Amino acid sequence: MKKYQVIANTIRKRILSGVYPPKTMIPDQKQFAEEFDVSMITVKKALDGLAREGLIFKKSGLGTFVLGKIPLGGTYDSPANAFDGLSAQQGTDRVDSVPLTFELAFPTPAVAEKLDCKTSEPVYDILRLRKLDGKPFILEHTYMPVRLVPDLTDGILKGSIYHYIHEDLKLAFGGAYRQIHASEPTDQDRQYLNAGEHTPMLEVEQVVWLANGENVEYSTSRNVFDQRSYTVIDVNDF
Amino acid sequence: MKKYQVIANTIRKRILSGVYPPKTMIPDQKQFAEEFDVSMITVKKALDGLAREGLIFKKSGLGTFVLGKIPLGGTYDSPANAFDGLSAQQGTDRVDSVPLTFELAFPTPAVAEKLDCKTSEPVYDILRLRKLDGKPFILEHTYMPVRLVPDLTDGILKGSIYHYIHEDLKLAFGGAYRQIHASEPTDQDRQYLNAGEHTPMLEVEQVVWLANGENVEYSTSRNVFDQRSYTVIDVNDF
DNA sequence: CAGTGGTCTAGACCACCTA
DNA sequence: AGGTGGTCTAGACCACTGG
Repeated sequence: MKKYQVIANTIRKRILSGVYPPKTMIPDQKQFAEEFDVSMITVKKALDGLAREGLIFKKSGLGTFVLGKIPLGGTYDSPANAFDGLSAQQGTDRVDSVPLTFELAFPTPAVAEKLDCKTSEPVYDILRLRKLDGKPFILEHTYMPVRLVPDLTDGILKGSIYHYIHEDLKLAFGGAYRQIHASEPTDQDRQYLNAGEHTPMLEVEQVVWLANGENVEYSTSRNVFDQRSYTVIDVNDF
Repeated sequence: MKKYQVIANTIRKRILSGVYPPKTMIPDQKQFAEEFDVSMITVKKALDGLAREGLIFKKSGLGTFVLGKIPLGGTYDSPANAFDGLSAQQGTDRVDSVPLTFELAFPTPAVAEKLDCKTSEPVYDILRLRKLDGKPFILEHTYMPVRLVPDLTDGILKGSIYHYIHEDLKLAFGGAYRQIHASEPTDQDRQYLNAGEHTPMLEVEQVVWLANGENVEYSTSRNVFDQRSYTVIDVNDF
């Protein structure tokens, strides 16, 4: 574990547990440097990370302050930036994955473009219903190149694909590009998510790439409008 | 202008103009350090920023590569992280703002909580219809404390509030917290945005704070589902 | 003025990848 | 082994804030 991560984790814990309450100033970088026995620039790196998470903000010339808990957001919110996937966010015991279709196919030109691969490269075409506490929650349509995610089984689909990629295949995620939109319900939404004739749907369309730059996933995740929102924290100047 | 910003801007320009094409390796940090006559750590800081923007990715031990243009996204997408506002994104000449209501009020407890102010603190209650190329685009309901944004006039509302805050009041934005959801259309949506009886709506609810940590805006922006999406780039490990 | 965070350096050392 | 990016340091200097 890197030093700046240890420092960030420690300070984050203090903020969340109330040791450093909202709107108050936290110790300055020099004090942290002494406490953790590191240089000031390493403390700064840790604080930069916390600022990007929206936990603190820094006023040059004044100090570093805890940012009050922001009163938006409900229980079913998901951070728009998260690689851990639904299972890790809500807890493995609460999430149930039901594979609806699991097929091998050649990608359409549109899908091949998103995955940045040839149309001759075999991909999985996976449709899963994700349930939360036994109730239909998200309908997830995923394409993945077989080459990058070999030996995918029905058993894995019932759990977490991300867990398989990360823990078993030892692949690291590099990043994701997501587009969030609203849309009208499809027949599948009505069938699997209990959407009504005109229930608004929220859809997240995403391309995920690995640390080595290869696109590993193109997927759409749909949920009924009042079941889930996405949240974005955005900090100026980083 | 800081050195790392100059370097980042220069390299960004080279990527966007095709000097460094997608999927190719760019010069290593040592070369950039010599070219710009800075230390390697300053080059790294510039590259970190570009990586967060999703332009490049780095493979430790191998090099730094240009990330191919991602094929999601349409004309009306907005980056979910943007402080410049609609006018700057789409161009002042294309955006028209029509103030529908512009009132002084005491905030409801719910609004006061979002703005982190007392219910005795006067706020503006602003409803604006934003038009793009003359067509209704976004319905924006904004609350702002009068104390932080004094002397707001109808004329400013017809242009860009953000421009006024940034250029005239010389206030810097610190960050924003956004929640994105789908919802059913309201009567206002039908009246001003030409939404039908059941047209799905996309809503962005946000709290914006200044560099000094004070909450300056609580707003909701609504648009018809197929008119606009929001995009998020998300990079692992920063 | 003193105190804060921000930038930048030269250089050491480590982790990782390819060969 | 050689090259890449990543971490970390000690310390200099600057920009900004408040009293």
